[in-house]
Amino acid sequence: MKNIDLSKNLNFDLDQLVPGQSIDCVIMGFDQNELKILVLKWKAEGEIWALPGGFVFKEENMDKAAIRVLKERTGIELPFLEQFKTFGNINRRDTDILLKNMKSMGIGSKMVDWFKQRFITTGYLSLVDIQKCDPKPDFSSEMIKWASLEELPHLIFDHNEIVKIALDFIKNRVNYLPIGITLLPEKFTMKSLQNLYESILQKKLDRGNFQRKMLKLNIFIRHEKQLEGGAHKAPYLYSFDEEKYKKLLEQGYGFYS
Amino acid sequence: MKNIDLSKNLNFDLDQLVPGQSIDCVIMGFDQNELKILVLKWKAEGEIWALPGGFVFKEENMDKAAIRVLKERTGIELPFLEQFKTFGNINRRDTDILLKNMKSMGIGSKMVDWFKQRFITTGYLSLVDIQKCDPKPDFSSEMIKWASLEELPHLIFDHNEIVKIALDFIKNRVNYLPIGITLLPEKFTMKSLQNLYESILQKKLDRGNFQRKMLKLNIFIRHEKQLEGGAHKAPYLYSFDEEKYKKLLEQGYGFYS
DNA sequence: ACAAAAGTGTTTATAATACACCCATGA
DNA sequence: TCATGGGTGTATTATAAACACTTTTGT
Repeated sequence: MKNIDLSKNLNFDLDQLVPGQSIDCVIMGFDQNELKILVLKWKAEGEIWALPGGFVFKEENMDKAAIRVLKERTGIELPFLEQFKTFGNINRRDTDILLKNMKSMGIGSKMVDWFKQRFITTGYLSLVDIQKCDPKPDFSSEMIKWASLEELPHLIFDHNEIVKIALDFIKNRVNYLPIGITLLPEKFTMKSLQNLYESILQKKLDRGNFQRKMLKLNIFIRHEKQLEGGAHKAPYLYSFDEEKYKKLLEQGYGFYS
Repeated sequence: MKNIDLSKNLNFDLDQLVPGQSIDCVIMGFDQNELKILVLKWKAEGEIWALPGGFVFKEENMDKAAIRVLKERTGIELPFLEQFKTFGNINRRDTDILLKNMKSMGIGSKMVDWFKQRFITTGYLSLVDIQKCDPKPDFSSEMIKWASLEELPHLIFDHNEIVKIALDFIKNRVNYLPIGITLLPEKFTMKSLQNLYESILQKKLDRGNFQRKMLKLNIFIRHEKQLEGGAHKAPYLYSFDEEKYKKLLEQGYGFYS
């Protein structure tokens, strides 16, 4: 694969890309007790918001393309993203919006055909610690932001649908697997982990029971108490023990595991 | 979409197809206490086995394409198939095998380029009652058969990997959701349902506990006893109550449901 | 009558749930 | 000192798991 950085401009050779195939990334973060999604505002006349997405090189594995696309469009480097669904409806893209904004987006006329194609897109997701990420808009984006689910703007094409499916996906996962840790800083309180679970599952959980259930999984390391901040009793800080977590996963975890 | 039946020949206009995108179907059935997969043997010189697969028309939703492809290649008509993963590695197809067999497969030279493309394939699956299916090979297949997991032949490209992922997918599902019923005839015994679960989960389950666990879900209708056959006490026949099943799903089902 | 399979029951251990209690801390 | 959040305990109920008992049926 030739090393063309799509983050700087769109003047690359379209022949190097797989036609009709795109990638869209749903990057979830957790901040101030809210689940948030990373969205881009395009450089365009209208107010166009979208998921960070891109294309696949002909000589590039799709999973690798997802990593690269995210890097180019947001500056965020992740070792992998998880594929969750491929969206293949013919009418999933409204190309009129695109065509109207070609000029303001700096898209040349020879690229019009490329964008007018039907695209099948594959959704990838990742959960990240917002504190560790410093997303930066690429050349084609005016702005990048973490949007909470309530304030999530109207997104282009079927991107709102893609977000919805990603949320269902992760809700399902967190329901069965003790995950979601990557959304938190390295050290976290049980309270914050519970808040995370509650915001993913969209329901309240019992404090005491949550704590016991989590701790019984035996995948956490307890540290000394945190000092600052809280006006009340200082909680323990925990971190995640990946070793033990792997073992837990290997031995299975489910009704009939 | 023009009505071209790909099941009769390959002489269709390639321009009508989405380039580089294919569909592969993993159709699971259950027979003689074994989980089986539907595979095709191509008309070719070498012994080439493959999943029933095909392509997507430019003016066709991908989900619809899966239904059509399955119909054309096996004769099986299903209302929908479930997408489980998209496979996008560059080296997932060994085109040498294809090129060697072009002639014996009746593939014209103008199609060589088509088949030489890189393809990204989306895997779809369905669970069916083998008794209700009468799969028929299409023009391009010498044979079609239900292969048990033990006797599953070596499949072309990454199709064995695709089957493996499909099995993991369904194993996961059956572990959390009381499903799998579509693999059985309309009326079935608890024993046969247990056999199904055991062959999906690849482990033995306790007879009494299984029965109680299933019946407590309250999604079955009990009929009168079956008469013939058994040399011993005749078991009840059950059927699946879709209404109640839907309600169960709506109210959620999981640790933190 | 007997063997084998089906249905049901019993016991024990484990887990979920609801809620109460005490402790630590800063205002 | 007191309100509040945090950690832990407890009683109750529900579920899981192992296995024993009884029933039915064809041979």
